[in-house]
Amino acid sequence: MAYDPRPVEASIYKRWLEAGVFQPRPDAEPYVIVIPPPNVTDVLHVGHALNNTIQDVLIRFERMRGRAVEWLPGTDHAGIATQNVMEKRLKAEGKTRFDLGREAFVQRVWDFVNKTGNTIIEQLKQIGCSCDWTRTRFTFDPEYSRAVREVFVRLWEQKLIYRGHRVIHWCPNCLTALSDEEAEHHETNGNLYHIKYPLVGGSGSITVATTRPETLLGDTAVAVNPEDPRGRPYIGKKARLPIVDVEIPIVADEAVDKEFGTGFVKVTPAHDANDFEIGKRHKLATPLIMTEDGKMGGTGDEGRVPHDLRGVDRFEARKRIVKQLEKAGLLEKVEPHRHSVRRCYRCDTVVEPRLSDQWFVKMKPLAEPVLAKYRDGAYQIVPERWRATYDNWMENIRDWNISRQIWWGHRIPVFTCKKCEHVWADRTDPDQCPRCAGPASTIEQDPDVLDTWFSSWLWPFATFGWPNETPDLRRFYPGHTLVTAPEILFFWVARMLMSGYHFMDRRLPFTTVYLHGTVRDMKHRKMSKSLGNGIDPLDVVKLFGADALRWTLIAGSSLGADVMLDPNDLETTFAPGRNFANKLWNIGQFVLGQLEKKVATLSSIDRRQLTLADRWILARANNAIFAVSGQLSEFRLDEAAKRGFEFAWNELADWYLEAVKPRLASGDATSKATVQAVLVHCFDTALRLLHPVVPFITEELWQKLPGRKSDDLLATAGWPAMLEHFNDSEADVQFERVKKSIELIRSIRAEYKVSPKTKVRAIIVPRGNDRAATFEGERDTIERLAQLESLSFNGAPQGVGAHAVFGDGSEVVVALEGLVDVKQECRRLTEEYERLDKQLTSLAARLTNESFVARAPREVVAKEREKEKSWREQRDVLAGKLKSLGCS
RNA sequence: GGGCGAAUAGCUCAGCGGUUCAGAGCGCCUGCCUUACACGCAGGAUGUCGGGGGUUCGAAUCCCUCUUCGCCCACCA
Repeated sequence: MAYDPRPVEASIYKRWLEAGVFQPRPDAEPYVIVIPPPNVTDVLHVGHALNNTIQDVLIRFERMRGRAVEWLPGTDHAGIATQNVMEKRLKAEGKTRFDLGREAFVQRVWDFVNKTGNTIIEQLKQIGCSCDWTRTRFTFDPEYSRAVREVFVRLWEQKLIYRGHRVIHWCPNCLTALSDEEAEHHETNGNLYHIKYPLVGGSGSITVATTRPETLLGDTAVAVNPEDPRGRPYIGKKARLPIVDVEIPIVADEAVDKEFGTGFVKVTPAHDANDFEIGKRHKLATPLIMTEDGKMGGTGDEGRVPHDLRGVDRFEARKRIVKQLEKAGLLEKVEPHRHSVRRCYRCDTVVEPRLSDQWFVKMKPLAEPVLAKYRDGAYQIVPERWRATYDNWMENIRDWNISRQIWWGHRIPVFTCKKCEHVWADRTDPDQCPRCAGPASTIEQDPDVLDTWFSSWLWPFATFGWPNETPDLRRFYPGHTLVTAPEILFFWVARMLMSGYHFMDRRLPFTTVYLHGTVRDMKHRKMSKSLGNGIDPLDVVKLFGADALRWTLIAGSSLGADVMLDPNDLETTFAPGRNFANKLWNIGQFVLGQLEKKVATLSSIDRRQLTLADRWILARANNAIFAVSGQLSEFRLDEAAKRGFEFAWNELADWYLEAVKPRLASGDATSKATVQAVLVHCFDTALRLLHPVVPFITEELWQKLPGRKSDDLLATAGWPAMLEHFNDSEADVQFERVKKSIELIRSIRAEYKVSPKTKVRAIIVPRGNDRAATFEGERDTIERLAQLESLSFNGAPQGVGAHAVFGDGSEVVVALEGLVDVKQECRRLTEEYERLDKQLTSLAARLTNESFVARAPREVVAKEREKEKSWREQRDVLAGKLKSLGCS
């Protein structure tokens, strides 16, 4: 019967919730992760699934280790993104936000958020996330908003917030300013237009090169490098700006790159950050020749935009202006030019540099101590290779534009008194002007709202009640691990570190930043809605179960590496997880089916009763505990998952279970009790080790193991500890020999196409007495698993046999009268002999090489000598075989 | 322009403090419905570890270089 995850997952999750196991234990050392809050409007995509599964694995591991685990969940109000969603909905109704007005619009968003805001929260539950849902937060909660405002006012008081008049990134679609981080670079094929500007008072012209001809309407100068001989004769002269037909000066400025273009740069101070700087140096006018929505014209254009271009979209205007220039003979040439264009990270619109007034946070003072802490090792970023990127950004950090000209967000708490022009920031809405005592009616609040990240950068402490000194804040700050994608390293992670340090008494919010990869399709494209190459995690849950989804995500991605999944073949993509869950299920069916009402505990078992197989699997269990614990501690979740898999499937199921079946069926009560105790212990261990990755099925099976009280849950059960007295390297070596003997016999059987039902006789000729005892002790196991009629340890086989030689020179002979063809046997053994001989030759060469013996580490040389000895024995035995068979 | 990463079996990827390290899963081939599991069991095949050079007794593994992909940063008019 195949495992059906659906009923199990639903009921198990409910049990966890009812038992309250996701809330932190009362008295224990805390372990805290704050979730990267998804946008309230988000629906779960596979990137969320990866991000949150990683967190859940770490959380469940630490919970089992006994920590007071707090995984704080929540959502982000996501200013621009959410506003865009709402505006799209309005558009479907044929309305704009301006039709509604600010208040009604914001109300509409709230209604929307209240209704659908916890969609993603519910979806996280479906993939098994064990967040502390009792502490779910939203970045627009009233308490949270208080924290945001407090932070703003404090920074204001500390003079770290200021109003800047400069060229910023403006999105003509979202109608707001953006921070540098929000304007993404995109390599684009464009053109470099060479345009002639006629000289005033004389003949001739100079040629400027530009990628944006439409901005010439806003030009107030042409600049040239003072060192450039081509430009020198013209410095101080004037040029006539085409189309606009005004005179503009030709100025000298160091900022001009002599190597680029023609050496002459058109200067558009209101639409280019560089030009603005040049303009400041030369006291140039700053006409704004575009409207906020990216059309030519506007109120600040100083009459420069001709009538036929007013209201024309900037890209259309570019075409028309180029045409006009061409007609006028002023277009010298157009050459293709690859350059980087910035686009809005929310709507992908080409960002327009635009002169405006915005609020900025001075970042250097915030960044410096946090970077110093990083260099001191106070926190780490894994994988370590992000160091250079992070370091470089922090080092060259620029001031942060935090004002947004949208409506959905935290209103900027800056007030202006119209009477006395006093400007101040306030923790509460003022009734009167603090300076002139003017009435509330004369006070105006800044219409803008704050960048969404200005609230999320407070997430690690605002969620716990800051600025109040709450018990939660005392207990859960600072936290420990932050798990996120590198895309928001600057947006969010770096800023959280800064705000934490600055506002929380120089205590950083976490000690480890774990940056995981991106989920991509088979063409290495990022999964996205617009490309239609996404995988809906909930589809996967429905088809194969949450455990299968989690398995593929965790086992399939090593630390920080991207995950490639095939959206066109979910079956193949998620089969490994599904298969594994099914395997666990069936191991469970078998184990549980074997148990009696009372199962002895491992500690009550007489150790002298343990067989080689028992000792071996107990030692492997210890090994697995050691490995998985270490790998999880080092964030090697993939390795941990795979080791758990190996223990459960390859060691416990493939070998131990098979080895032990007859003992379970036998009438020997002691032997049976021993096996049961060992089985239960090992299966229990496997379930615990795998629980963080595949929590549902492990919980379900664990519930059924003997000795469970009704309220016991694997989710809060202890992490397994190694039982040192079961470490047993001797059993390891010996059982490996037994396994090898079985494998050799099976291999021979396959080679000679012996039907699986046919029982054959075999002889093992052990090399040395200890080996003889090993084989003898596991005679039944070997006979059964190799389908033997009988196994003996001396004498030569009757008739013809097939031979194989162990690494240590022990031999196995399978009696195959009538089946063995001497020629075939000769060929098989000769191949084996030659393979060995070749290896031996190169080994021998190494060992006779003086510099190897002299320079290689002593252990290595000793090991090689050992190896040579055993290979030689093996080869000699083979040679003897060949001879006795009469092979040439 | 600067920085980073990736290139290993048909596919997705481990291995990268040097000498049984050439691996896993999926796929493929050959047998098996062996009373836990055909989402399974057993046995197999497949790779000049991207190209070239170097260091070394020895290199997927370290260094240099080239090629191809990808990412990040940058005042590329």
